[in-house]
Amino acid sequence: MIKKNSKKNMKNSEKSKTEIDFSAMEQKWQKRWERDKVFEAEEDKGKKFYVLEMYPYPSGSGLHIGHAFNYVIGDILARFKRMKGFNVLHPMGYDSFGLPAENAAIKSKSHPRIFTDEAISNFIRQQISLGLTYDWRRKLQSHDPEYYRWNQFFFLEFLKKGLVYRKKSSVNWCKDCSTVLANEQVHQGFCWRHNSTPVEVKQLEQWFLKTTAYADELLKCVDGLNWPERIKAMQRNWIGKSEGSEVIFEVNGQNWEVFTTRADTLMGVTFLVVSAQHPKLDQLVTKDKRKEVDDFLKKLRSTKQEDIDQMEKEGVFTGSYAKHPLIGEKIPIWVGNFVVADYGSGMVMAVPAHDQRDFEFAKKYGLPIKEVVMPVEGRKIENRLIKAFTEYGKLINSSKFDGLDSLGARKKITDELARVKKGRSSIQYKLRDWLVSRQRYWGTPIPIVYCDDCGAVSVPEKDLPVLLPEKVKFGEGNPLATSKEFLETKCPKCGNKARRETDTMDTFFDSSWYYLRFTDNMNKKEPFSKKKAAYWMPVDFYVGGAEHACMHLIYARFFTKALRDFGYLNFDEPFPRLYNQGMIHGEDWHVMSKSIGNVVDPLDASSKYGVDALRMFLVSMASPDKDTNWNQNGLESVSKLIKSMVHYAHTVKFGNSSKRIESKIHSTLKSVSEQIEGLKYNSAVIQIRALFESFEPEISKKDFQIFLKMISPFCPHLAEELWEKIGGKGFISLAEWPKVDEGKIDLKLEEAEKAVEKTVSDIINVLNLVKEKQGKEAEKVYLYVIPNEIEGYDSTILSRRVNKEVVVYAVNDKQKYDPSGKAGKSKPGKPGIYVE
RNA sequence: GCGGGGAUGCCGGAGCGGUCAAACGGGACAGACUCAAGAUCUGUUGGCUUAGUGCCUUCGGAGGUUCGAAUCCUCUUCCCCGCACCA
Repeated sequence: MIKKNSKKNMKNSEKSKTEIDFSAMEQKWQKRWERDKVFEAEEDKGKKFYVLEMYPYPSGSGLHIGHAFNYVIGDILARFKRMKGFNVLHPMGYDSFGLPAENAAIKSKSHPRIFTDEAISNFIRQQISLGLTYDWRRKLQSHDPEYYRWNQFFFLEFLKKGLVYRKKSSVNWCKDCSTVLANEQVHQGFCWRHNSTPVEVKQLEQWFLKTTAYADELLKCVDGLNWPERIKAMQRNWIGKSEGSEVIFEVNGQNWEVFTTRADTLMGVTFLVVSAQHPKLDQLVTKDKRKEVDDFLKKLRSTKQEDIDQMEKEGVFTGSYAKHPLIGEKIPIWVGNFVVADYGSGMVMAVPAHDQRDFEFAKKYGLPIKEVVMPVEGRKIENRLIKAFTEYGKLINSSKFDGLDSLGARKKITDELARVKKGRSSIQYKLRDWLVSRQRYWGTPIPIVYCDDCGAVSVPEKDLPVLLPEKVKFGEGNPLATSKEFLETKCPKCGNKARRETDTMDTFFDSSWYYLRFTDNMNKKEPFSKKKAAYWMPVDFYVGGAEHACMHLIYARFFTKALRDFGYLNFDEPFPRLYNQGMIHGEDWHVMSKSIGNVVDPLDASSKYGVDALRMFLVSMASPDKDTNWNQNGLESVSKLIKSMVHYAHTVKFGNSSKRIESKIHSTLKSVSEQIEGLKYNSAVIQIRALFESFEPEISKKDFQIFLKMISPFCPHLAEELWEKIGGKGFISLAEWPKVDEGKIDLKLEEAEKAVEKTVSDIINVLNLVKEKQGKEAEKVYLYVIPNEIEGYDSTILSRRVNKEVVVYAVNDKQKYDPSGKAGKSKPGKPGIYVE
């Protein structure tokens, strides 16, 4: 704060002639790039490279620093690859359907479309000002009928192929969103948008996408992805494969299945527990237990979700018994609060000796505990179990399976079950089918018509898109249901009166294939041409935040696999390489938030210091995948660097580069190229800085051009401006990335320079010592250099560096001044020093 | 509980078997310039020591592998992030 003010007061001092108007310069180049269609990409022009940043939800508040960071990371690589000769596709679009726009519109009594269009144009303006190299012709927005018609098309396509179905089931409902949610949108029992709104369970008939059909492939392919480990882990976890067995227990002549991963403990089952939410629970409850069970269920219902999570395992006996599939024993069935209804079959076999939950339950209700797995050798067995033994071991008390180890027993027992038709091996996934219906307005209408005679009928393809009606009433349940002209229609099959589906699609449907539409966004006949998609896809580099690990990234992978199987695509994974940018926190290390007041507005920052400074600074703080905190001084420092580059460009004398500079240019070029490729932008910036600082007043134009090319991905406007100033041809953005000339890299020279650096610090060290020892400062420095190294030691440069007059002698110089014989100390790479 | 990622000097952060007391930036301190401030430039910023040297202690902690470890292995503590009564 203080700094800012004092700065203002100090302004006005002098405007050096090399100072440039950054804002004017930026606009000049942004306009030219647009005018000359510099970043427009066409198919089949050599080797392609597809860079994509996750398309944003166009919020009313505009770009924040995280957006800017996200785009700059992608843009630097896009620019680099383009200069490297790749045919780069770098598009941008808007995930423009969704609740926030609808809610904002309701609040401001506007219309979501108006609200959204405004937000998008605001976004575009801001993105252009960041110097991002998008091919704007390819812009897409999900709320555009030309886009969402293909959502509808795919929905019907999936329906035809059996990947879409409609089912009544328990679904998650968020009262603040007034809509249902997909499993992926429920985070720890709460709505992903409202983290203090617990989701409610409702029984509703809804549309589902059969993501589980691809569960196994989605899981398998995770291994081969070049993605951050944690995202891969999250996906594996989310898909949650477990291998085990299905066991059939007979209850009153009916088969009830349970899933277990520990079939080896089957002989230790002492009771079964059915979920309190199990749809067929009633069938198990006997008359005399009815009241007890009802009381239990009532109590559960009145308990809040948060409390249920903390709650102790509880349950009541249902009154029914099951028959053990192998030994026919009578096993009591309990209803319990800890059994998840929609995993497995909603019922579990309880082996208290070998499962901690079952153990606690058995202890609490005095149910028998039967040990069937003996701990492995070397483990002491307590006479009484104090907790379940959940590891593997040798079987006991298991009749003919005694003596087998757990793994072997699992197989043997499952085989035995299969033989007597009481079970089989089975695989369970945690992944659920994707619930795509939403009871909201601002989304893609689901292209279905309900007819009393024909049932749910698909809207014929020729009638697509089913347009979202403009006029609806908000706040009275599902808005689409309030539009008569939308609602009332004719059955495509029989022509009788029919009613349209009033639910819209989850907006994750939109984002599941937008990357494909970018390859061919103008196509009116099909969602995209197979040929174009085959050329551009997959996305070579995908950048975004980690928050989509288990939503967008799963859905998009599912879409790709399904579309591949329908013949649209010829690859398995849409994003072979994913990069997560880190979070930028406020200067105080808190997450940026308006209430704390530590928000940095990217445009504010760039208007003060220039966009190029912002771009360069954003990627120089740390490796871009690390969380960091903003540092205003750091930004200023980059801006100073840029200013001194401008100054240099205006004062440099073009002639010949010294061998030293040539060597440095090429060794820097070599590492910078590698670093950009490897996303080590921070290291690249350091190298560039060091190179610049070593520049001499004279340099060859060619070398300076190489330098400009190196900075152009980071500081594109400045690079263009200086490129033009020194007479570079065309746009530097399209210039060829320079080739490293290994022959110019002179390691000996670089070593010699290091030796000089060392000598400088030696001199300084000696000067300090002398000052300390003798109490007075020496005035002159004498250097005795080995004759063949003498050209490396320039007395002017040295004098400037040590701030003293430096006299350089060759050791064999007869005329040299050397009162204490320091010349004798000279060694190769290490001149003798005398000061006085 | 399960899974993933971390812990480096005042701060941020590179490094991931030797060239490491550890790049680079910020901050702080000192000096030059200046009437002065800012800007700029130069230096210092683990400890002791020394005419440019040498040594010691450092990269969360404890062990280990190695001629040699911030870097590899084992254990451990702490932090962050996901999932979580998943049978």
